[in-house]
Amino acid sequence: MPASSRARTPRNTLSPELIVRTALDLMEAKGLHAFSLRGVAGELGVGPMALYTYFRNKDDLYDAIRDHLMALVPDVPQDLPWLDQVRFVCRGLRALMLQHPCLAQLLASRPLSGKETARVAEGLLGVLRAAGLEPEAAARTHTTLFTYVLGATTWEIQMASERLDPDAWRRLRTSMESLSAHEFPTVVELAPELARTSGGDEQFDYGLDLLLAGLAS
Amino acid sequence: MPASSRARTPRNTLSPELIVRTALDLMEAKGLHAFSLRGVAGELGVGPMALYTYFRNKDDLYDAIRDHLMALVPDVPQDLPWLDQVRFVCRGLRALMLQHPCLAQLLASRPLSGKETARVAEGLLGVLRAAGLEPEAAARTHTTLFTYVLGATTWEIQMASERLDPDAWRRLRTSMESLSAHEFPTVVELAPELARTSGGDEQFDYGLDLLLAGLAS
DNA sequence: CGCTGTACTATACACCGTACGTTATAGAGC
DNA sequence: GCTCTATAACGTACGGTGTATAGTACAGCG
Repeated sequence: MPASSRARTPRNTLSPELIVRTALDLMEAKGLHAFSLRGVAGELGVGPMALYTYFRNKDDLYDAIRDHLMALVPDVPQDLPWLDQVRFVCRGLRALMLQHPCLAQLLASRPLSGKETARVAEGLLGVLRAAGLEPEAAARTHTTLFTYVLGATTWEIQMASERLDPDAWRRLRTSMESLSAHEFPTVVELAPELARTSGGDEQFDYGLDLLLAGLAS
Repeated sequence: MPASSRARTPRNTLSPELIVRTALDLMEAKGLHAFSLRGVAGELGVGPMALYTYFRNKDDLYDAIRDHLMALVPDVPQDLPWLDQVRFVCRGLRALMLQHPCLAQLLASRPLSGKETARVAEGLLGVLRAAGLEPEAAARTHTTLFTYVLGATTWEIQMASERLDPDAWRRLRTSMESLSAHEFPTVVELAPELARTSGGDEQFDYGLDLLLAGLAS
């Protein structure tokens, strides 16, 4: 035992999977804004640079986390009317985003790539094609549905997290109430409705049903 | 003239408006990811802490920039059928987001507040109420439309910026082409359509028309 | 003239991502 | 058992970040 032998962590403690899991835990525990490579490395008992053996940079790790989460989107059940299949996929994606709020931000800030992401796209596109939509219509509809889910759920998460911070929530309420009822009569009148409809299954389904109704017509 | 007198900037060089305009310029020039208070302060020839006289923190400045941009959303013209009025507002908001890409991220990451934001909401809500929608339906529809515009345009900007970076764009193409045509037949088949429909007026209007068709039915 | 409020400065802290060069070790080949 | 080599993890350092805190010079007013 040479005197210079340090308390070095053994060789293969790390792996992409372990890093992704640890990073995800940290991200969900402290929020994406407070997520850092140094934090992940610390959690793993390792220097920050150790992560660069497995990921080229922070964005690369983000992509891996995104794909890791997309794997949790369930497959489309085959024994449903196609509109219900579409509903199933959209609701499933939303549910996952609500369960892992950071997923919304990851989806909105990085391009789609990765196997699991392709799997989800394949499921929805397959449904649309099987329903008889032409290639272009299928692609357009897929993009429309995806972006609706992304926007609606992003917004929902945003409002929910605002509500959790009592200070921010109170500031928001008072700033709304301070709006002149003369200048913005409808906003003031509908303020309670707007607060109530800024999230929840009903609101999501309302918009989704509008899209599906348009699709069916 | 005491020897200690430094080249101090005169007293009232700063103002909230000037800071917001400078910050906005910087944000659009270098991208939101490279935006920093120090950058703004430097541009203004002032120490970083000078900004704290006018804004409580960085998020507060973000809110001010957002409201500054929302002021550019045009008012609703009164002499149109109401569905066209809705179209006008949604397209106007999208156009502004495309012109100022950072607006999308600001809208998605902070709650709505501010006078100009309220003005835009008032316009759309007024149209919906005037069209005969009940309070709850008006609020739900408003949220649906807003979140669709947010999601669709966020995605559009995301894809466009990806296309501008030739390296990232090539990586995305190759990663798509490397997908097994056996495992993901529809994605591979529709890859060109998906790329083509990931942005543009036609794609946006396609989804918007789906919503409006659902609304009219 | 002196006072006070305030617009701006200076310094400092605790972080961040990551480029670069180094070192210790696991496993391969002898 | 030995050495050799590839590489996993390390340490250091750089240039940045937001912002807390304390200090300073000036405008306006009595």
